[in-house]
Amino acid sequence: MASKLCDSCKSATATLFCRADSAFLCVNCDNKVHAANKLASRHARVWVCEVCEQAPAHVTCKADAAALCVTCDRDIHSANPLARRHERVPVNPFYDLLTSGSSTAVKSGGAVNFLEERCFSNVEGDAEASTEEAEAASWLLPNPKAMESPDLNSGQYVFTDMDRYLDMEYGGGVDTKLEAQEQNSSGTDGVVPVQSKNVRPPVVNEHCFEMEYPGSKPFVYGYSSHCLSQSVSSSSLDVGVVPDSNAMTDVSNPYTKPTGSVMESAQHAVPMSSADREARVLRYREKRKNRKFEKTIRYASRKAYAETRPRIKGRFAKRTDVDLEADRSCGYGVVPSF
DNA sequence: CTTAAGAACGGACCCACACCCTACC
DNA sequence: CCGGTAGGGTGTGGGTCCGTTCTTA
Repeated sequence: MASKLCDSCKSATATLFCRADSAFLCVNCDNKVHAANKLASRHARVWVCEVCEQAPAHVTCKADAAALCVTCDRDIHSANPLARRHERVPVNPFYDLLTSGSSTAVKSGGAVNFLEERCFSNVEGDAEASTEEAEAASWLLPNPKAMESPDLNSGQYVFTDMDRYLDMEYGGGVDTKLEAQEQNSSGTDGVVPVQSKNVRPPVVNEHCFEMEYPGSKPFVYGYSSHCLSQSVSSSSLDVGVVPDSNAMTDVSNPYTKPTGSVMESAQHAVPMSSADREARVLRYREKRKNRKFEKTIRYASRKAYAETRPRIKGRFAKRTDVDLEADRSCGYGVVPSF
């Protein structure tokens, strides 16, 4: 299935969704439409789901560096206990026109690049860490502009809209394992919501927005086809694989009543078959795997030393005098650092 | 169809030590 | 302010362990 086309030009791939207009737009049309007047410039927009590219993103996963719609979020993060622990925050709509830089980011990868910019570009910079955390925290707070907007003038905007359309139950098993890689991307992990059998709203801890998906048994970690099929089948049991038109309208714009042809076009979102979704999820996971979980060597010199170091059953072993002599004779010396 | 045993898979852990970074003089 | 030194923390890879899931009888 092709990506969703812009509701305006009908030719370019839609990369964002305007809540006020209930319209999927490409960057160019977004710039045209929302630069038309001051009122239009205050329309809240969100990125299109990176996986299905058919529905507006409602949550951003920091671990995956991806913006996901309701259904994809549920599919992906119900796959296994570790995925369920991914730190996700509600999508923060933006109001500014896309600059050339941001549009470039969109062209070259859409929401992923946008998120990577936000979440991962400064991972190694300690000086930037506090900024990053503050930014992440800001995602949980209503946008000041949103508060001004008559459409979104609700202090509960950030979560109440999600409560309404998430269509999920809260509670259920929580794996106490920590995901080490995610710890790197966030200093906020570790707080696991207390389990409760009662339905409860999403838990918001100090920085983290956590959601649980009960009834999803633990799956094999990784990207096996089995895992995928499980997640897909789970989605098929629920609402449509991709939010249907009604659901999508409800999701994307719970505060305004879209009017006119734009709304019509938004409602014409074509439901995606389970096979399509499976393919997209698979593609997404492969992309994420390549993108994020590659091991990076920070110090090549240490790698060189580790490779030459004597081992006993895989563990580093102390160097004996014989080893030292052998190293010297083989020319091992100080490994230049890079 | 259910159950149990074995196989397969994958993440976590451990080890030594050169290098990096910070504090101190 | 600058350079030297000391000391603690960090990162590196391969084998093993162990928990979970899958397969098969």
